[in-house]
Amino acid sequence: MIDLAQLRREPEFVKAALARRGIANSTMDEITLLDVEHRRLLQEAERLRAEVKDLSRKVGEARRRTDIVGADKLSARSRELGDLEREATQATEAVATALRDQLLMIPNVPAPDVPEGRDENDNVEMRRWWVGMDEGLPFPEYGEHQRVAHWDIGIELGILDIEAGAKLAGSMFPLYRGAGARLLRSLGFFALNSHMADYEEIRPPSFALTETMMSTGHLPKSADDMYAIERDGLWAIPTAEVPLTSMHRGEILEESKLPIRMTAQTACFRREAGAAGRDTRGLLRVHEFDKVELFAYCTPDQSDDAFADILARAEGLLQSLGLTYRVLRLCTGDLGTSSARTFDLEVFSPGVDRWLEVSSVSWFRDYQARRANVRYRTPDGSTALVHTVNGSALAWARIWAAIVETYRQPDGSIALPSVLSPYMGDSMTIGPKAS
RNA sequence: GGAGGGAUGACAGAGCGGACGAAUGUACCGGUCUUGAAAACCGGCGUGGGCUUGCCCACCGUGGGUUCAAAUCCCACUCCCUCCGCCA
Repeated sequence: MIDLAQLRREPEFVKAALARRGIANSTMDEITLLDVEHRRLLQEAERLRAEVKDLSRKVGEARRRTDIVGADKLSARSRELGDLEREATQATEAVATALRDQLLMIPNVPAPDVPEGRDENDNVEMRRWWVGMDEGLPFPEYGEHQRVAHWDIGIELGILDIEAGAKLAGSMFPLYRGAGARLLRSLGFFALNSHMADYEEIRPPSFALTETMMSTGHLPKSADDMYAIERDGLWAIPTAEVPLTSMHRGEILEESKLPIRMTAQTACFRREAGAAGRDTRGLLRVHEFDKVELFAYCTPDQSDDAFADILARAEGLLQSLGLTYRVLRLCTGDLGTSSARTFDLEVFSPGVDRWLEVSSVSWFRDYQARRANVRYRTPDGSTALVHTVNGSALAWARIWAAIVETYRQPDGSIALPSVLSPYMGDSMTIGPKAS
């Protein structure tokens, strides 16, 4: 949620910044109007309530003096004012609800360095990385044997069974098998182990309450993108960001404990409602995938470092897996609702000949903390909202695809990167020969 | 799923219609004392909101209700604990 106080203080700045994200000035003017009206009604209601309380006190006093007539008189007057107060309070709440509903739909104020743009085509590429780049080698040339899509490799080697997944849960629910399943498990294990020293490992629930979804900004805006379990009032989480951000919801944290850094691998569920038919083959876009998330609650001063650390870790994993990738700075048109700044990492997957998004590192400033009401105690004894930062490291379905395609050998087998050997053991080569 | 007990400030724990935003203890912060520390003593110590910055309002699990007045009475719900049942 944006800062209403800031909107009051510097309306022109906030309006201009949000206009970059397509929020009309008139929408913000409406919010300002509701805010003014709300405070007017609030004052009126509170004035009446103070008077009722005062009269009630006097009724008590009169009773004690056994002044029954006086007490009844005061009671009657208080009852009248009480009715007025009830009306005023109802009116106040109606306006407060309208204001809140509007406010929940307003995205975060973008950071000044977020480039202008309409959609993903306007994202700005910051850099690329590939094996040997530091030694001056050119961008890799991939051989014919690497130009095979992972869904074909999956069938060939019996490690990915898209049809079996579809049979069980419908299309876009992949099923991995044999060495393919083991590879997926190894990737998660590998990543969690590498973060373990600095990030507390969490295994959260896979479902969340509506309130939890509100905190991250996934609701009310993105309800159509998520799976709902209506009977139980639950939503399937689209990312571990959801439970991690709400871990300390409504709490006041010790500043000395910050930054609080956590990591979690979870299944991530996405309906992909608006993406029917787009890039849906194989693992390019699926309804369920495993992902390791990195997350930090921090003070405003710490948030730049927290962001840099998460980005560096995501890149570090890609580098140790030997995968080619690029870093994009998201433009205003592609930025997620809650984010003030996001960098995406895209891995190059030669078989499908595409860049695949495998990580999104975002800085939310206090937007999510305001929704989730997560604060910390400042040195002067007052409270302030924390900042939240998170990023994937990494989303495994697409990494799986990139690995299988990148490391396919001329004989059709796959020679896995050596960092996985602690987890893959004697299965470092996947292929007809090994199986 | 059934039966009973509970939910109050950082924690423990009183209050069970009228001056209660809430006793008391611990913890914490400041001060006195001390060579220093401890102890003792003194003072402070929840969160949010509004505006005329001194006041007002809200919050005692959540939501309703009764009343001139609710932490306190009534109803519903949620969560926790104990016992029984079921279960990976």
